[in-house]
Amino acid sequence: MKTEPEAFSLDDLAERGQEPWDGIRNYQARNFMRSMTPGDGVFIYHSRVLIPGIVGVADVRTSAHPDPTQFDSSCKYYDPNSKAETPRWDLVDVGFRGRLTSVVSLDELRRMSVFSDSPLIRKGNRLSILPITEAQWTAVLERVELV
DNA sequence: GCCAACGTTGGC
DNA sequence: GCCAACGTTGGC
Repeated sequence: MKTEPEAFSLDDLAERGQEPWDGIRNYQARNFMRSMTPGDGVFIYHSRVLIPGIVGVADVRTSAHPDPTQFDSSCKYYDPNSKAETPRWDLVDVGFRGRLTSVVSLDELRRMSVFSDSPLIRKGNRLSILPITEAQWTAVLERVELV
């Protein structure tokens, strides 16, 4: 799951312990959240920084449920087209698990064979939530310590 | 249902 | 801060 640390960082997640991952307004990303199960491992990826990459580990704490911000007209995530009876946008709650001792950078991910097919490393990719494979999970955690 | 215009993402 | 890439919107 990607985040711009200026808006919400891994440290913010660590501080709060758990966070509803709201504001996702992309159908593909939403569908990936719908396929998540509590307990699933999550990599937290920092984007729009000097060295973009995976900085920490989290886990899924709830299954997908309607994102309340879509109904809040004062919120930037408000969606006037979403109806309470048929909510358009979902979120999952994400819990902090740990920090990586060093960033596994996008540059590094590009050089790892297990990521060669991942949209994550493709230019112009704008998906903020992407599935990862067991092999990707293992490969990243083999390179760094989780603390 | 096409597609131009627009808005947003995110690496650089 | 720039701008390529891409998803969404809405006129036709």
